[in-house]
Amino acid sequence: MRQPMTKTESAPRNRLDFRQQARVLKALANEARLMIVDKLMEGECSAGALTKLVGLDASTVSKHLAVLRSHGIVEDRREGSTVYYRLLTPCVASFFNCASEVINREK
Amino acid sequence: MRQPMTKTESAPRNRLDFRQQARVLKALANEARLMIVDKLMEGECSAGALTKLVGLDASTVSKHLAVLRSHGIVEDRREGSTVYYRLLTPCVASFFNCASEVINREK
DNA sequence: GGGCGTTGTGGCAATTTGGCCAAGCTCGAC
DNA sequence: GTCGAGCTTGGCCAAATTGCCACAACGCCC
Repeated sequence: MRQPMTKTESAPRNRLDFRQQARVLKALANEARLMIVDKLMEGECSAGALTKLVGLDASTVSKHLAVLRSHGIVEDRREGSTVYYRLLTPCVASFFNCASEVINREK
Repeated sequence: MRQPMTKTESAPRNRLDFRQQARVLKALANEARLMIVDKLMEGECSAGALTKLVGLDASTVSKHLAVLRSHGIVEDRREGSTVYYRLLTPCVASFFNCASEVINREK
């Protein structure tokens, strides 16, 4: 699927890889989507509950969830009429830690 | 500097924190800026060299660098007429790893 | 069947992003 | 001083983002 990647020196080197990575980053770079991902780190959650959490219009949240889904960050599971979402790549937690570090440093 | 942070439960919980974190993420969520950050992981580099690397107009790259600077991700140092940039928060390397993981999973 | 609760989709307006060109600024050399 | 190299800033414009509303689609219960 891709070479083992021991550390970071086998990181991407061509434009296409950077473009793909930027897409993933962009999918996370939004206040509402970060709230959703943060919540999903506790476990799966329904679209309705997530809507209540972020406090935006249900249609807006649905689109945010579609973004996360289409980028392989979350997965959905239907049960009756409600749809449950869960995190597909838990490593996104590291984003929160690093972002916090940047924020703290800049004060 | 920061409380131990055992797991992720001491992560942000209010809108303001999420908004700040989203700003940091957004500052990184761009092909050109990712290329710059990736290059700076090797060590400091001049604005001119970075411009050649990303292959865009010098003014465009300068603005990208301004974005990274204003978000506390890089720092600059003047030496004569050339400006050297270097990474301020090395943890951004984790972004590359996680983004790669997401990308690999979605194939 | 009809109605309700839960999600997703289409359309639209306001804002932000990202590129270029042109012009400016600041060094250092002449 | 003037010139040029190196970098930044302002203006402009096309494209993407993000929110809302209205409505469609689906499942469940009466």
